Amino acid sequence: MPKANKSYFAILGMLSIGPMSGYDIRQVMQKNTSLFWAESDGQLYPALNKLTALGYISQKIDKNAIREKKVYQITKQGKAILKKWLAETPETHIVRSELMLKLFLGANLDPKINIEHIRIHQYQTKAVLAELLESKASFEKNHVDSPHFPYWQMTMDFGIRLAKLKIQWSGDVIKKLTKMSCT
Amino acid sequence: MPKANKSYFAILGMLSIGPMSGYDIRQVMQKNTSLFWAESDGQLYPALNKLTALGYISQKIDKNAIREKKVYQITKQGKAILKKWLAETPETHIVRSELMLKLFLGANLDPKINIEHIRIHQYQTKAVLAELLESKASFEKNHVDSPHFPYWQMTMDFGIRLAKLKIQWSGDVIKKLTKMSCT
DNA sequence: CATAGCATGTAAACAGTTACATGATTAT
DNA sequence: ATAATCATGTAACTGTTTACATGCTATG
Repeated sequence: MPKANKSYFAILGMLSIGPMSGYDIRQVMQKNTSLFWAESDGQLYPALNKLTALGYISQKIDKNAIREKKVYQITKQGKAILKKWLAETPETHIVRSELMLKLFLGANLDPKINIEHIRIHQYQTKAVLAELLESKASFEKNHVDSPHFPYWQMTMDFGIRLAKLKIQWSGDVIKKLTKMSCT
Repeated sequence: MPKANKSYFAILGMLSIGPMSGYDIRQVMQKNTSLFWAESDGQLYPALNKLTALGYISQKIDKNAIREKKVYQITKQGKAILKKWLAETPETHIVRSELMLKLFLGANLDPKINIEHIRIHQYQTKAVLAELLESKASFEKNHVDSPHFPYWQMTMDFGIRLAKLKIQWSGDVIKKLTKMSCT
């Protein structure tokens, strides 16, 4: 396991929540962490095999399930290296936003096209916000007693605040660009 | 030029601002777009040669400069494909935040370590905000007449709002975690 | 009976970083 | 003198996505 590859730790982290199949991990990431972390199939399944070979997770075939599936469980050693990684100062990662880049270069284009880009972004963000608010509500009903509760609330809260910021900023940008294209 | 590789368009975009050397592009990205776009050397220089070979930019050796350097200029064809790309709806890119992932998995750790992570993040973001406010001020003094002005202001404004949000959110998280570690 | 979701994986192509390599100039 | 900055590039490694490949089960 290359120590710099965060994918391994992300997967290990998901399994620290509880035993899961590869498919389950995908689901959890999609539902809960997709706004800040996700893995593609091409990373996930080979990584699970690698982590098993290294003894950081163990595999068990679940035959009780409707469909036969491989359920993975984090081992003592796995938990140990995960904790060690979690305690290290998070590295700031590089962000790439095509929307921002295109707006930065907006002078090359008719303002109307820029407005359209922002409008779509605002629309999509509103959908994200609605989803977040919904899952926050359902989460607060069903998982209040989980040790993960306060932490998941914090990450959700960030997502909600960010979505609101984006929606508002988009509105302001649209206003400004509309004025520009009219004069 | 693989049409899916945004690096080429980002570089072309920088050259749409004006003729620049590879080094200049690096500087502009570092100073102005690093919060949403940057390229590493390993991408930049080969890309410049590729774009030249394709006729999207042209190279000229500047001997007047203190140091001899290669200055690139966007061509008519280059401007054309750039505009076409800019007009396409920006794809939403995948974000990876180690900080958020670690907080999401925070239940594995003593709250104090999580607090420390957030504190560092808050501190770093304050520095980013200070820089942004400074460059905003200097920019509003010197470039008001540039056609890029309103667009650059919008991207800067987003950066400033985001930084403020992060600082505030960090404060709230620290409060919450502090309470947790005391009870 | 068709479509969506469950479930696991591989291979090839592509993207991206890091370390290496070089060497001049300017400021301290 | 020495460090920082200017200036350009390559090679090896690593990381990541996408397309391919398979086939079952539940729902409409």
